[in-house]
Amino acid sequence: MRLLLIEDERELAAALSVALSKHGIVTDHATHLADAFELTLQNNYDAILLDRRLPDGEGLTFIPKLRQAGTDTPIIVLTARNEPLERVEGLDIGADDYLGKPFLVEELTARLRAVLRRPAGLAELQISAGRLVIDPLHLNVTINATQFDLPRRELLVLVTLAKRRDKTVLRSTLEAAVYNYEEEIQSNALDAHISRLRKRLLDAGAGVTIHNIRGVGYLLKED
Amino acid sequence: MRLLLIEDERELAAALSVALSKHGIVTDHATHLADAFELTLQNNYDAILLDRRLPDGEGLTFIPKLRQAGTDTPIIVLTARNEPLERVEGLDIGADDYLGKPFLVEELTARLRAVLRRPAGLAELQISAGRLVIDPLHLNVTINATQFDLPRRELLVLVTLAKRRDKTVLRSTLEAAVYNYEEEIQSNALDAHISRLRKRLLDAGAGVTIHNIRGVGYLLKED
DNA sequence: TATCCCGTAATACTGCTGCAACCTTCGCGA
DNA sequence: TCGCGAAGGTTGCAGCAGTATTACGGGATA
Repeated sequence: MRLLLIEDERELAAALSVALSKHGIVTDHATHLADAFELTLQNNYDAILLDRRLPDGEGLTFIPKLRQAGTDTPIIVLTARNEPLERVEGLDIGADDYLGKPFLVEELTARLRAVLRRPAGLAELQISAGRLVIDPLHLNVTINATQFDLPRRELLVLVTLAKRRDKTVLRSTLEAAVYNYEEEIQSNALDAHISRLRKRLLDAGAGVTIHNIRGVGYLLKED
Repeated sequence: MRLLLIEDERELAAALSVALSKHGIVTDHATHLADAFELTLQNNYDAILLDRRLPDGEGLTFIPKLRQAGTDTPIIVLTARNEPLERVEGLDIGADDYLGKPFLVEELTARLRAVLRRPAGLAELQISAGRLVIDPLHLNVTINATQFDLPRRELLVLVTLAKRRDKTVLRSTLEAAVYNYEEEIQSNALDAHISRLRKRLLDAGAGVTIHNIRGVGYLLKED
């Protein structure tokens, strides 16, 4: 899962990013609305976390702008402005949820799950492929009901591929699922992860194969 | 076990929270229905304790609201309004139990166990792993039919892992099971508990091992 | 008072992860 | 069919983030 966090306090943003990463969530960060808008055009975020008081304007104005651009990415407003009328204002303008600061990271992740559950269960509870059964919310993978342990980055690759099994996943999508844009990759780190993941899947007899589509990306198929 | 207590008398709430913690129950506290509703959306409570007379309304109105939101968490009403007709009212509206104030904490925990045993609740009555037999409702652990005593926090870690034995438990899930949102952890307290728990399990010949999945979490396996 | 729990912090350790070097495969054009 | 360049695959290695262990002391409990 990949989020865009629009928040001008860098320390808070950094801390939140670290906390969310422990839930397997990759976070991009923007401090200004203008930057944020650019990022939404370039990336496909699962959700957006939006502060209200920002250096270049009231955060809420971002919502209609984004909606007019045809984006229906869920937006959660995170703000100290948490009076009931302010919440109404935020929700009425099109936010999917509204969370007052300070808040628990647990609460935020749960709200994220709730928000992502809404449209016809965008978040599947269980994905099976070959002999793998994957729980993408718990980041849990089993083979024949026994746990299949993976390092974090390989796990994220596998879950991302599994969510779109039998469909190609762009290389850039994979990179986005595993790294945020502060973690730059100057080498073939992703290829290395896929290589190691393939070996593990083979050794474990997972019954799935990762195929490459040259110049495009990868896809996960049952054998 | 983690509960939500909805109660406007802070002293009573604090006292109850302490009392319950001695039974290994982690309690979050809300004084208003609105706050409580937010919390239920975000956390997965095992049960909810609900007062009737609250600053922002009659507690019972909370029940249909919660049910409509698709939550079937058991609800126990705790109130001074304990006339028979009032009890009927509470149960008819969907409460799972109704307990008049004042009450003994023992009775409350017993009723909690009863509620959690019911079909809807997926609470297992007994978990066995290695030579351990765990009763997650009584927080009771035995090895070869003899009692295996553990400090409270280690016990909570063990039970949480046991409930998902052979599956990974995210580090953040463990933290939520052991600490409520007022108890912040600034160090590696959880790691320390796990380390001490491991040693105890080894010394006792429990026949189970706690494995770490780097960057993800932990899991309990039989040897 | 003695005991035990528990958070903190210092230290040691482990293995994931990015990198880079090198090898293989693919697709295209001659 | 062959050659060539680019994309992808594989693997050793060093660095370091995450984890393990343990001692210490405050605080609760009896």
